[in-house]
Amino acid sequence: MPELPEVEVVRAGVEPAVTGAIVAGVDVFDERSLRRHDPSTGSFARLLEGQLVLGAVRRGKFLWLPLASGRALVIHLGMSGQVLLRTPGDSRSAGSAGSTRPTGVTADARPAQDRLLRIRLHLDHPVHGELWLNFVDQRIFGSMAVDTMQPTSDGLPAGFPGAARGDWMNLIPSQVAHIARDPIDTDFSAGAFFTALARKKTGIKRALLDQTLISGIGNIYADEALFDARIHYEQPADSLSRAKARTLLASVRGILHRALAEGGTSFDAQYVNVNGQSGYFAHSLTAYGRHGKPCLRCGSTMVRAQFMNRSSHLCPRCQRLR
DNA sequence: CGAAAGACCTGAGTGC
DNA sequence: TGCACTCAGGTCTTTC
Repeated sequence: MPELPEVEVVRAGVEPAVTGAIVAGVDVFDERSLRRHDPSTGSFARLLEGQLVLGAVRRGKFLWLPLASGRALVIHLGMSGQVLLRTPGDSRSAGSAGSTRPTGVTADARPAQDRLLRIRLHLDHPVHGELWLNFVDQRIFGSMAVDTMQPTSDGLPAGFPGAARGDWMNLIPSQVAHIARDPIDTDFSAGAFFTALARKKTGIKRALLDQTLISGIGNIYADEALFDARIHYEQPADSLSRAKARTLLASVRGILHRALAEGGTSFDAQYVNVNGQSGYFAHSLTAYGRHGKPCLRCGSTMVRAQFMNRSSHLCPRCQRLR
């Protein structure tokens, strides 16, 4: 379940391979992965073919590749999306259409990525040569789309652009414009976030998951941050003192930075393999999935509660509703 | 208008 | 072996 750290690993991984590359071709194997693409603006493939890729930018869980046309390829991984860079013909290259397969090997014996490959971009890079950018997604909550760009509302850089620089930095894809800055964005406004919290009567976890208030946080890191800050997930957002809100934001940032430091090691220059599941479980989690186990702080038995059709993990002693 | 609920999705895992 | 069922949850849409 890719959240901000996992998406940043993807961004950092694809950046050197896509920046300066030309999109030589596009294969759409499953139209459902284009749910966020507005066909009235043109065909997804035609808007990409021949385009020069200028960089790789991320805000929260949204990732986009600015194009020379002034548009951008927007990528969201959803629940199960992966972006995999491959060299054409590589035996590890999942999903090569019509690939030769030893007789007797059934379709079901293919790697899962083969069956779940939804979109492929053929890239031609001046240094790295021909590359495949494979979009693999089991649950199809993720998507790709070519979107128009608009100036950011605050006139500041739209997201984290890595090393590349250009006029596109202060432009944001239209479908991402409503997403708040994430807490590791240098232009993130803590004051605006606290003010927004003070106006919300809803539970603090729901507020943390509201991407229009603060972006990049999903169910896992929300549970981790609330555990770290010793706040009950149903604590009304407007009931938090300013000091408690500061503590929570510090917890969020600490956890995201720690996860980033761990996830960043999996990148291989030649072979970007971003596996959301394994990368995610590699993190040292203190709350998520630990129901039934002792709290690492006080030893009480951690519990799991139903929340918004998903789970919340907490220590009933450390995280009391006040 | 804000808040909550529902829809979208499929593979892995489980119980019978 | 196979079938029905449950679970995972990010974001957009619909409803209250």
